[in-house]
Amino acid sequence: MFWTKTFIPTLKENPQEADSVSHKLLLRSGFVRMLMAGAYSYLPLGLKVLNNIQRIIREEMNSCGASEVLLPALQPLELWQKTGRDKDIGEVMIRFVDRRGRKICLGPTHEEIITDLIRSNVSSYRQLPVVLYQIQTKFRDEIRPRFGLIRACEFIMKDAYSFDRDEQGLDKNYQAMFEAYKKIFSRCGLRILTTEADSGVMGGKVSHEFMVPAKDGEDVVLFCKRCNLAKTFKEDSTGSCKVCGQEQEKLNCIEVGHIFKLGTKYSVGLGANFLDAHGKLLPVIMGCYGIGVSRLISAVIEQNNDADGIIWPKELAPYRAMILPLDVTDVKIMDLSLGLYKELHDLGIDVLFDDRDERAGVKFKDADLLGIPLQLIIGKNSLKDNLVELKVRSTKEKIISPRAEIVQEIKKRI
RNA sequence: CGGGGCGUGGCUCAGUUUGGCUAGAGCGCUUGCUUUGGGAGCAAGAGGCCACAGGUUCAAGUCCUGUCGCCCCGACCA
Repeated sequence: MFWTKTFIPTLKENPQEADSVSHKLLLRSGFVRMLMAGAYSYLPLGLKVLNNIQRIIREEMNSCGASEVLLPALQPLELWQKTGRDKDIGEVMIRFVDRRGRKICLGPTHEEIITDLIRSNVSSYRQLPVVLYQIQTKFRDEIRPRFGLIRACEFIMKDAYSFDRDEQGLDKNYQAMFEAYKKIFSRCGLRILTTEADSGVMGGKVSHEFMVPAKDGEDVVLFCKRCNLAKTFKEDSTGSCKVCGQEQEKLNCIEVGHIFKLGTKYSVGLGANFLDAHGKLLPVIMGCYGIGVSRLISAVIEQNNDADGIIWPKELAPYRAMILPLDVTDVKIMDLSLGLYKELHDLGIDVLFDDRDERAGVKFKDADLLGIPLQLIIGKNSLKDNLVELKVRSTKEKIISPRAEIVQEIKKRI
């Protein structure tokens, strides 16, 4: 892709509205723009990152046996009244009345909707277990949206739901999800802590949170280095580890995932029952598994940046490499740059080509800001010796090599 | 929702305390010349209902009242 053909409005200064590091960098690098508090537009680069995260999630969900669905954001309030959660959730749920006078809400989450789907389509133990997931936009009228994508009123979540015959089945699915989550976060370049947590308004007994330690995180986790144990901090939390008695570290974290063993709360409330092998009518045993997809973008940046900008992990980067011809009026430079672009393109490597008529300094600054892993720098200095430069964004390492060998150097690092 | 801060060209801000003449700067944008490996220099331009509404006054970006928006601190959460 050519820079001048796409839309990358970078900023030199931090916008006034930005608070956290990730929010500032997302805005400065032209990945997102705010429409209003809690609602963001994804620009071309931001959307590419979002799609990369979704691709990873889909791969890991599919390989742990879940099937993708897409449920409506538009929902009848009556389903929420059946479980009583319309009161628990309260004003966080956006409600309105349609032209027929029907009470509608925008889904803040989907337990009721998916349970209702299972209720009307599953009636035998032979149809269980089933695990479904979706990647979808949720709406929550947050009391205080903040930190850009971290707490938005409209955001993208991956939510999965498991339906089992018995507790053993639930345990198995829960464990499989737990492992899949670890893979997803690791592929996203995140170091995470997992904590046993409160299930809050979701209900159920067991739940785990996936926490990303980050300076601007809203949650606090107590972490024991010796036991490698983390738990969510609460007012009445004690400052020392229950297992070894050691003093615990207090870490600010961003919650990026939360999984719950729901049990039968929703299946009982909505009548999602099945007949077991003995002809006995039983409620389906449920689990639910969430990942804050859009929030992950911010969490990844919080953990992967330096003074110059973002440092994208390979799998998330909007482009794997970038080509910086330092003088677009120089025929030799442009011929070489375009030749490399075509060669990489033909190898299936997604490359951003900075074809702007800008000075070298501007291109360097913007390239570092965007955080694309590899920068291929084509300028007079090295070209006179028939050499090109490859800069690795994360380490600032520079590989200077002959034109004939540079593609090999790139392939090694991609 | 309670407490605090802010709102002035696309972006960052000065000017508001103590009302006064054609509303400023830097960045960005347009044109020209010079430059050209880490956000260039000079020159000439374009771009503003000073958040909105009402009020006080001879006169309001500046004072008063109300509204809206954004940010920060608290309760909520992926």
